[in-house]
Amino acid sequence: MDVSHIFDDLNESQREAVSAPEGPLLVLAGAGSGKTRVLTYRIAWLVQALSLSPLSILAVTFTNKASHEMRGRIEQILGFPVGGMWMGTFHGLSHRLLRAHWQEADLPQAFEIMDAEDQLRLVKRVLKDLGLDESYWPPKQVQWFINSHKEEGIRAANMAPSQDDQQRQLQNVYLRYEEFCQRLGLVDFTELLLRALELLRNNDTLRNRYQNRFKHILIDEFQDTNTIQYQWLKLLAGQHQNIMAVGDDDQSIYGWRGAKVENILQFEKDYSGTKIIRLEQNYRSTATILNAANAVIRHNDGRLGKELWTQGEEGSAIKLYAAYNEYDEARFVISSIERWVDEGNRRDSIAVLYRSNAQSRVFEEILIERGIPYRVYGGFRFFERQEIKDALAYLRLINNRDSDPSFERIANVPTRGVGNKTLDTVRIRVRDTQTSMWKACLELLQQQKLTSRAANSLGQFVALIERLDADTQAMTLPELTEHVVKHSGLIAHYQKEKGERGAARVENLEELVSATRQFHFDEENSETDPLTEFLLHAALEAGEGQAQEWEDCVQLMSLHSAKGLEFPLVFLAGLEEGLFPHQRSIDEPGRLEEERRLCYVGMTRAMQELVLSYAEIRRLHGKESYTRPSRFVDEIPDEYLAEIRMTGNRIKTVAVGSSTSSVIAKHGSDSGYKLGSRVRHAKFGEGTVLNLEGQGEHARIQVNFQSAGNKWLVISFAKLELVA
DNA sequence: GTTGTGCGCTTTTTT
DNA sequence: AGCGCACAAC
Repeated sequence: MDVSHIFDDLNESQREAVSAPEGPLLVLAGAGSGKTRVLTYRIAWLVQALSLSPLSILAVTFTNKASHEMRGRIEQILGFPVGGMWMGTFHGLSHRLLRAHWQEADLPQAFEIMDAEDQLRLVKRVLKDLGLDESYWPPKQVQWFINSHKEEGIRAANMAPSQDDQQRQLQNVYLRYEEFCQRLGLVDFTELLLRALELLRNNDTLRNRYQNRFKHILIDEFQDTNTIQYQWLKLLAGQHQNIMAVGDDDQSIYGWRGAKVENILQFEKDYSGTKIIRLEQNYRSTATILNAANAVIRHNDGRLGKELWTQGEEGSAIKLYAAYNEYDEARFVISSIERWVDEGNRRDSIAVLYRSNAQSRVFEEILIERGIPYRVYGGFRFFERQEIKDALAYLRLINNRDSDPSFERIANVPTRGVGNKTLDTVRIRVRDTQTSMWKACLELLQQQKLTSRAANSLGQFVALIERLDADTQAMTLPELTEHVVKHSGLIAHYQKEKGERGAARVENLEELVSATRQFHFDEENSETDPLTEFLLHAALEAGEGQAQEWEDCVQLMSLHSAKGLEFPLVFLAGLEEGLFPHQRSIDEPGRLEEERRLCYVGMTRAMQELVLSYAEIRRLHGKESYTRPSRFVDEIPDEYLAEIRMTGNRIKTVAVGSSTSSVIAKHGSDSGYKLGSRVRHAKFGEGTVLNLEGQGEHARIQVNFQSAGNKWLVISFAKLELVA
């Protein structure tokens, strides 16, 4: 087969990677160096040049989004669908293994995936069972203890008994937590990975089967693999060692989740004869953006060493806006967005990035106010919303009475008189007789162990679930969902909630019904029914890809979600000490470096324009506080920066004058022009000064002309007149 | 026993 | 802003 077309769009090192001989391969790929391209073309090359079946390839990515995207691109290159190819996230692939081999993995067939919230509830319950005080044993920290040990592959049973009382108690909680999960068939996110790893490790037949099946293994974002993920990979690549890892140590941003950058170094040691290829040419960003990002990341120690370069244009300076407060910041960002769109650009060429999801709210407010369509990634995702989780809990309980997390969630939602005391009675019974909440509840009712009032309320709940189940037997998934949402009383319950919040929740519930309508059930590739399949989908893909996915809209997301994406215009908001770098990372050098890498990731998302901003006063957690600009801003050399201060008519509602920042007039102070002042040009007419950069005869000025729009002019040639 | 309300306290990033 | 907790009201 002629495969030469595969190489047409690749540079020298990319080609080398794509067509590398079999064996271990490590690709150190800088931001925007064509990493995804190399991975997809490598897969295409394996299929076309080596005539490998797509079924014998395993490709691992970090997000569902990345995996969908890659599958699409491969199909595009190959010209035929590769549905049978194993491609997905570590979690998704592990889940697939466990579903297929639930018996061997010692799980019930209907095992259920818990999200972080369910897990936290369960931790709290275990703490309560053990009589431990939550103020002394913060549930979040206990959760972290459990997860970080699982990420290292350490089970409670394998832990050496500790001398330290506190440590011993934590181990005990961990042990009880595991027992609980095992009894109820509950699997948390990390358990998916660990369980799948143990399955492969302990079961020779299965391990051999999969080792033989997957002739080639490819892994994206290798710098973000944790200990058990890497072990999982090594186990599968065991025989042939045809493993290609692609990563960038400068983009390792998941250390807090147990990711080990060291895996990159370890890879070389584990696989002797590893071929290493570096991709250092950047095709994404302008030279200015790239140089600035390089300057920031250079402040980190212990890098593998890699300097990105580009043949591309210098591009315009990175803009820096010192806002008065977060509203001023949002208004500035959004008026810049409007201008960009007015110039004929698409809205989806724009991303607003921030450190923490809470920051999205203000941007959303202003975007709504200005009628600009937008889409928020991450954060409060659809399937994670309270009302949606309530509805899903009803569906789960109808599907599987023994789902304790669901029972706990909705036994008293909407309120029906099942209070804490009653639930505690059920919980104690569960603990003593080792059953599920549902069964314990039936037994208590049958044996009349409850007060008549409690029995009445609880009986109502039991009857409701049974009735919902009976009534919906013959229904399709959307009909069933609609029926349940209505007759569970959830709609009525949330209608009572005051303000817009309640209305939004009701809307979301209706949205859930339409989500089930859009959910296409793949009958051929599934052993279960549509409801079960939909619930699994909801558990693993927390609601990316809602409705207006294809609409042209502005993209809002956290820096973490932005990894792997690129946009012509990028805003990096909230560059303040304490927010970014985050307060909780400032004191620890290692964590601070991770924040810096996060900044690097953010900056390198930008293709043409990068705009940074910070607020001098920010309302955080309901408190207003004065902030300092982020140290990362200082780490960008001045020559790449242009500071903007808008005053007067462009941004109306802001009292900019009240704050005195030292950075206001760093540039252009010798030119006689001020940001925001009005000027007249012989040809372009009147306009407002937006920006100034450079000194002396090279000094340039950016003016927004009423008729001609935005222009950059060299001051010494432009012959501008100040308008009084 | 259960529900509603007001108070004080913590507050990141994701599968 | 969201959660647990204490206290008053049904």
